[in-house]
Amino acid sequence: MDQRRQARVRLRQLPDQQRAAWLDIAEEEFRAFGLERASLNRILTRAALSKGQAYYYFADKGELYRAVIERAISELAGLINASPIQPESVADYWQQTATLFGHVTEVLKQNDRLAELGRGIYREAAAQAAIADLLDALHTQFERLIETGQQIGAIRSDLPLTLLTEMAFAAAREADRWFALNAQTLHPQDARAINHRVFSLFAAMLAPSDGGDASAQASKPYKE
Amino acid sequence: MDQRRQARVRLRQLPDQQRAAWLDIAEEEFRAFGLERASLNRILTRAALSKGQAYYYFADKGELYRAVIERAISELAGLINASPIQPESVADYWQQTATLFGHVTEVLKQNDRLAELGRGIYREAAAQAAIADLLDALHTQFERLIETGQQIGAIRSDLPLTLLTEMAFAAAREADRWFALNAQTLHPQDARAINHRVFSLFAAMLAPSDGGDASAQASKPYKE
DNA sequence: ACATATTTAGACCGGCGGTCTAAATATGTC
DNA sequence: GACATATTTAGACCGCCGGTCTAAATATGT
Repeated sequence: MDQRRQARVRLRQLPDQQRAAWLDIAEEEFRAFGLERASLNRILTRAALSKGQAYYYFADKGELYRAVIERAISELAGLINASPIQPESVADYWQQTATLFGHVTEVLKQNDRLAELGRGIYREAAAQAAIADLLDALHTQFERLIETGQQIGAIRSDLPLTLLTEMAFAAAREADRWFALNAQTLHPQDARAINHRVFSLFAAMLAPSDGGDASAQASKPYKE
Repeated sequence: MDQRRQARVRLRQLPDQQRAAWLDIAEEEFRAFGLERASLNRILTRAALSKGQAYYYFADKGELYRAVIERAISELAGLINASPIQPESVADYWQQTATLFGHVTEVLKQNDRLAELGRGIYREAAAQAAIADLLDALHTQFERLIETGQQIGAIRSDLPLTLLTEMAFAAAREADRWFALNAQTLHPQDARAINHRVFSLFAAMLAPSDGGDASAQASKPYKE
């Protein structure tokens, strides 16, 4: 475990240019093949790195992947620069959330590189394991957003926060995947309409249940 | 491609007992490691199969995986023996659907083997590719269920069927994953309550939008 | 008994991620 | 400049991987 920290420190202390050059090449490979199917040897050859050099700066393949994703997340954060939303009403919550997601969607639509890298993460359990800490931070942010919605009454509180978050997140990823797959065959206006309806779907699934529909029942808040 | 068919035929013509013995061992490995991280060599050693033998009956590792999953699906189908639902009203649709899913949930809860095998499929893109045809059939069934709901007016028709299906399916998998992870720490009554509320969430996300909430708008049916 | 077709054994291949040792290079000290 | 020490680099090597291939063994038909 100390090996890991040492290697990370060494990488951080490297001249920016060199580190960037290495990560660029690694990123290209990971983007094309994901974590497991990417060839470390191929990366090293392309980057003109010896094995000894590589393992001096990266504890293993997963750490190299982590470095690539960490950089990508920084870049994305810079493009988005999201501040925590501060809704004053339920309508306001949905308004601000829609704006936030619209922003993210827009940025990723104009940045295939980051979008593809992001999708890759959720295609492999190993990738998620390799960047568990980064993922944790992201999911926490997502949870906080949901939590804020619960506090203001925009979001149902009768299900465990983690469950609600993960279901919504999974559905969001699938929607993203669908758009990535079908974007070309869609007219821009259709795409916009569908996007809007997908958002309404999220609002519907996350809204407090009013006990009015065929299968709902009175819902007490869920407590751990 | 002909190689593939030949090998499949040979496998089918094998004595049931022998084929079952092989698949049992392979299944154990796949269940523990998934497709990519499973070791074919390890399976062959454990099953006392030579390389030549193996590749005489399986075109490749993926085909062996496919054979395992195909058998598991047959077994599951036998345990569930679902007939297409025939709802007479919206309430009836949700009623029958709830019953169907309750049935599936119950079967999988009492059959960790099949449940884990199923989860493994969605953890690896390679696994999904290896059994693409089987998966197609399953997703088609799922789509038909949604489609029936649309026809009777229980399910929104303002989004492409595939998108709606995939989002719902993804959310369902995530819910399953959450339950698998948290089942032990949950009181049975809580589990039942949550299960019920999750179902209400699905009903809410799939129900036709009435244009009444904060972010929805009038929705025209989506046509390809 | 013999020819033919099916089935099995396992050596072998290139490539993988990762380890290890020795050489090269930088750094500090007199 | 010389020398000792610490950092950095090179690349041979390891065990294992999925997959190929050839030759031997075995079954089948006549």
